Amino acid sequence: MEKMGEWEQRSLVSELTQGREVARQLQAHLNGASSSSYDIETREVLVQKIEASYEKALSILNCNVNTSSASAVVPLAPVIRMPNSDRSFRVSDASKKRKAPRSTQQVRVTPGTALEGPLDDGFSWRKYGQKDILGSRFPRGYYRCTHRNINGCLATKQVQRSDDDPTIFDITYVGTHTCRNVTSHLMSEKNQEQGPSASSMAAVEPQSSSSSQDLLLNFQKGLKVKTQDLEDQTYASLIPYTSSTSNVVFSWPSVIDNNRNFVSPATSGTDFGFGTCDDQIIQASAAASVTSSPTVGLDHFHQLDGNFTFDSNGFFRHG
DNA sequence: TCAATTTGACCTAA
DNA sequence: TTAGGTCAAATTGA
Repeated sequence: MEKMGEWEQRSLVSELTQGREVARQLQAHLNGASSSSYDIETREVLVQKIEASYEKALSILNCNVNTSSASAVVPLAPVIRMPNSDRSFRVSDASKKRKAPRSTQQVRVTPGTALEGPLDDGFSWRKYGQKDILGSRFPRGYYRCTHRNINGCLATKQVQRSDDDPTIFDITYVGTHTCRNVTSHLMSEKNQEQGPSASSMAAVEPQSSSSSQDLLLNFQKGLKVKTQDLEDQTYASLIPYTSSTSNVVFSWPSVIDNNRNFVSPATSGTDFGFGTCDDQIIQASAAASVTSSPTVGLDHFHQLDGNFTFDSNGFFRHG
């Protein structure tokens, strides 16, 4: 919290204050000792309000501190922060070496339901390195665009698990894809030829009328979705806001473009227009289950039955 | 056989 | 000098 932005700080105080007020109301209700159905209902509402306040506060803290305590609670809404609003992550250390446009996504995965297949954000990535980072418990994985040699695409990304909260991955995109159209075209062809591929992001070819909710449901069912261009989207419009109720089924950080394509931020990824969005950080959550690959990237999502663990590198492992 | 991943060595900016 | 980033040979898996 040491570098928490003023806005976040105010929001945090506001949420906590609100929670305290509601708690007092609840206390007053309890002191009333009435047990009519109306009062019970009211108490439940108050409890939900308190929970919501806490969770919002934790979301804010999560974004700024990544405390392990906060990690136990899945943030209910994606938090979008603009550049320079806070400490970023250690990836900021890397920025001193590169001038290419970069943006960071902070992605949380939480075990719960099953997903199948690797995350696919519309681009194919190849891992070219892994490095232990000073002060980090987990190594950082380095990925570059598969079409680097063919199209000279210089886009790269770095994936690192958060120390404080192993369910959070910091994904930093560096540079922009110059192979966008080619890739999308290839993907489209591939999907048409093979149908849903195990190597593609779990998602469904978006129905023209599908809502984000539908997509989320489809996602949860392990269906496949083809991702395509997400060019020129803004984060605000890309991030589906998740409900602040405890019934959120899915909140995997994702983007949904105008075509309602579902995109997930891990291994392969649409560039989200990152070239114009330096250091923007998005934190989203997966209340529903998610898995990650045994590598630094979330390359392969495996069906989870809840018995997964983290391997020595801090990645999910089944068993 | 080919493509992807791993990993130790090397390069380079701070 | 050091740590982050990249290279490339070896390894692995489909």
